Amino acid sequence: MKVIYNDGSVGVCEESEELSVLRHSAAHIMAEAIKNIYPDAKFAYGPATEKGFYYDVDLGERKLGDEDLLAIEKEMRAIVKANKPIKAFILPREEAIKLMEERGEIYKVEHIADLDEDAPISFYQQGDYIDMCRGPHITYTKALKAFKITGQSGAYWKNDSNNKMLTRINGTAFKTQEELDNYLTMLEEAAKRDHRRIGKEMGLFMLQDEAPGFPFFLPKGMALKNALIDYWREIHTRENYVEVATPQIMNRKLWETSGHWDHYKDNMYSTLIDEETFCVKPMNCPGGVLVYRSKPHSYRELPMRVGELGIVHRHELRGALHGLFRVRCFTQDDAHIFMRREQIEDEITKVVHLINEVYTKFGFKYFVELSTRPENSMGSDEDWEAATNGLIGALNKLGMPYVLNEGDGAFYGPKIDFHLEDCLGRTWQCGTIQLDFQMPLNFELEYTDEKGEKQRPIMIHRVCFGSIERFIGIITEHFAGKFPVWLAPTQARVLLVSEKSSEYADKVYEALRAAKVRCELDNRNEKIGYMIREAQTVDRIPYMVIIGQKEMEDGTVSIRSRDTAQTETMTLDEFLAKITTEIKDRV
RNA sequence: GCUGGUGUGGCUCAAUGGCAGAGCAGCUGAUUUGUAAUCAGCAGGUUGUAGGUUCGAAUCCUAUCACCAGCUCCA
Repeated sequence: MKVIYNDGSVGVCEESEELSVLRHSAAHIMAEAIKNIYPDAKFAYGPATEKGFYYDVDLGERKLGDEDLLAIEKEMRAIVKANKPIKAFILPREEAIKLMEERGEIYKVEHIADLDEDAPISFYQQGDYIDMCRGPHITYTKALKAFKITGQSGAYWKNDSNNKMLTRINGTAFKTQEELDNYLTMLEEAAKRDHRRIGKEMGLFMLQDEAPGFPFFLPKGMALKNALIDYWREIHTRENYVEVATPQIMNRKLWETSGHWDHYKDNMYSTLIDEETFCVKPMNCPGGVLVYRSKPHSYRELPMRVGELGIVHRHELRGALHGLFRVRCFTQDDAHIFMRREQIEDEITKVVHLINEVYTKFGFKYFVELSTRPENSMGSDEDWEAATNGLIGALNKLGMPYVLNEGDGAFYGPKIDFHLEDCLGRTWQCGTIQLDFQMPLNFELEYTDEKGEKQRPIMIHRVCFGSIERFIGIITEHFAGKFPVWLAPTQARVLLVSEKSSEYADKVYEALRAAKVRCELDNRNEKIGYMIREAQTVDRIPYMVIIGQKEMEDGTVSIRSRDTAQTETMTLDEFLAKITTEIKDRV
């Protein structure tokens, strides 16, 4: 794609940069359109983003409605159609400031002040519209072929909540109309899969005004949650984890020792008990540490893998709450591993394997990020080196590519984050593996080594699902509510064609119950098509077991599959064997 | 917490200052049904909450709560 650089030269950009150049140019064209309609608009930042582009604009007291956004989009189309050439030029700092001041672009002037003294200040111009910008950009406005304004929101100048709130106008652009259409279709599909909507339809969970951010799990959602937990317990037991449960509420002194009180007290719920402050736990680690510290340990016990499905409470800002994705109470599938320094690599490898197994089970792709020592960190150089090398060593040995976030680790240790990708290509940070030297030090954790000397263990904090509630939200959208049999809240529903075969339907239903299949019986006086429709589209039940005269006479069952809409007739025993095997194997 | 928007029966929505309504779900009855909606009837709402304006408020105003889109935040 042909682009113009800020020195005015024209070249061809890398293919990987085409989309962001296009979107950046779209932001400029949108700015021109806004300026044409609202001449007093002042522009702040207008970058390309992962999903499109936006421009933050100061429109004074003016508020935009949908029709205003449509008008801006229409004006953009006119600018594109006019096929204006895009030019670039560089000005000395003083002249740059003068130009922006003349045009009333106070935010751009402020931006210049933030730039290095000797930084070249470049401008792009199409028609009368001039924007301060590093570029590059497309060379003619007509190169922008497929774009759409997607909405507006508020955003602070420089993302600082102390600053003025500007109007952020969002849009997206693609190289072709087809790609844009696909993207918009994906958004519609995502809206259809919204876990809040599906959760309501399927009766999984609810949120009430009486408890904002604290979800209620309904019987169907609880069945799903328990299926996840059963799976989690099974693989963790296999991997030699033990499980504990630590108290919900513990004395403030504990949180002072752990450092949470200092760092996190605004987000912690607390209460007075016998005139002392107690806090509801926002994390499980201090409890886990007390379990470890409750008795002396030998090196022979290490590594000690201690799991906890810990319910934690965090006071999130109400504006941040969002279905099951952002709640104030959730269950972490936590575990703390206490170990010697030389065991780091081996343990990390095991945890990565485990997390890989879990994500693969759900059909998620994922990528990992490694975050290393930040500036204000604690711990010795040797510890950090051993820990970071342990993480890198494990990732390399696994042949796992990773994104390096230099200096982005926690102050107490480096970490690996897992970002999983759902079937719509959206990514979610779920699993993390964090190494921690701080907590063993704060709580003076020890073990006795083979020479009889006291040593300090290193601790791993790790989660696979992250928050079980959030993970349920993610898989609800990933599967669009059509959970695999082992997870489905209702695995089979017996549908009765007519009362005449009622007894046989009861028998089939009881046989399913006896086989521990989560099942229901629909013996309402309704047409079979009606019952199928409900089982298929509302409750998303994987197997519909249709029972009528024919099945009763032949001693068979007709199984309609949710996913193929095909019907297969078999004996009851055959179906029982099929469904129980699928449940057991979690396919 | 910030900006903007929304709040009407279990659900989805209508009524824009003048009698609160529909569809679905529910209940009752008829129908006994064969693979994505059988028919009829009945019942269900002090319009999120608290104030205010008005002869009259779901509708206008104020406050508050919740939710939605985003921002900020997520140690």
